[in-house]
Amino acid sequence: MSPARARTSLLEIVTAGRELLEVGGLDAVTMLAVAERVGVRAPSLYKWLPNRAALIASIASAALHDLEHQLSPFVSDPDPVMGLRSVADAFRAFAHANPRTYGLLFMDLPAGARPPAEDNLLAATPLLALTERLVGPDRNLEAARLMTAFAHGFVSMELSGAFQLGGDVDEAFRYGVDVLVGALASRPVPPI
Amino acid sequence: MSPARARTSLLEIVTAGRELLEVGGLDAVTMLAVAERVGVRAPSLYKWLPNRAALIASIASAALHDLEHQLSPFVSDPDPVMGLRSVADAFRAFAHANPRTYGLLFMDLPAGARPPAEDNLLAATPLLALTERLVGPDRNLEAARLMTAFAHGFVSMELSGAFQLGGDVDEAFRYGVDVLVGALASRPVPPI
DNA sequence: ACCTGAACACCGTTCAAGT
DNA sequence: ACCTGAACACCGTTCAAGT
Repeated sequence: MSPARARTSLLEIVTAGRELLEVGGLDAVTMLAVAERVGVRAPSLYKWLPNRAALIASIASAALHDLEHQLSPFVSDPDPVMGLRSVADAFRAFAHANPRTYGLLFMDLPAGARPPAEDNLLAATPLLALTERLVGPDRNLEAARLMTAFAHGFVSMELSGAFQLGGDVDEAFRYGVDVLVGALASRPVPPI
Repeated sequence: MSPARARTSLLEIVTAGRELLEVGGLDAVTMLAVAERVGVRAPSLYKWLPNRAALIASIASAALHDLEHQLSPFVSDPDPVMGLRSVADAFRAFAHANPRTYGLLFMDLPAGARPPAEDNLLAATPLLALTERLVGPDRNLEAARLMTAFAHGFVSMELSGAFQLGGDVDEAFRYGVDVLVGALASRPVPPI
């Protein structure tokens, strides 16, 4: 008689997926493992999500919202150069704290597993606000892309172990950010 | 009586895997699909490779050798700045020609699917030879890492569609490379 | 020495039946 | 309205038996 009451939720499912991802990598994000973690049988997950690809996409989407939350406080820094340094550091800190989730954000995912494009834009908003103050509205997008390219390239090499030999990685990152910020502030930036 | 003669080879298997990867992504690199492509049944592949992870690692390894081959001609450029530009362009061209294979090289792969570390070093050799001529032997490694970080970050964003809005992407890449090369040639580079 | 069919475990997904 | 067990297709991998 009485219809079944929800024993889980989309939020709980996505959170379980993120935890499994960080602990065991993408292969560990199994419908069975997620179901077990939220106290339900695997087929019940399909009440909340159409398939596993949508679960992956939801994990990525949640991570992009988190990232935006980590970066947005620095938008209001009175000095845009300091703000950009802080955003770059916070971006890198996010990747260090959630390495596998970070990897997911820049992975070549199958179409169904990609988060909505708006979420990528959302996460880029804090950076765009600061580059606009540095280079003006016309070359804003290009400047933000160069910064993101460098930060992502640096962090992804760092996470994949390319900097194993040690040394002051923090200092090297700061150096690269400063070189780019300095160039953007002083030279005309070409259109992308 | 007569023992069975080899009907395939490791090279043929790895080549089939690369083709399947480029056409259908990593999910399409199935032991069944590879076997079918080389004219053998799936269990026979285990005569040549211990498991699917080793196949992925072999694909990545082969790609790193190819990449080294694309980059090495520019080592002998009389002007190291021109040589670095050419290496950067060839790196990007390789990624454009083999986007999914390129993605594999910087993917966070499970331990068994990672290519041997020597192969990563091999692919970096041409760049290292040129940065040495630009900044000297002491800051060589650091300079090469900053260049690689930028190039990889730029290319991976480009491939993932982050530059969809169009414009002169070639020019933006050249601009970023020039900024870094210029900074490396004129400033002291901090240790990584 | 390499190849094969048969078999097993594991996972994503569907669906009819329960409350 | 959501949950479940049973079932199916697909894939990685093992192994005994073939030549």
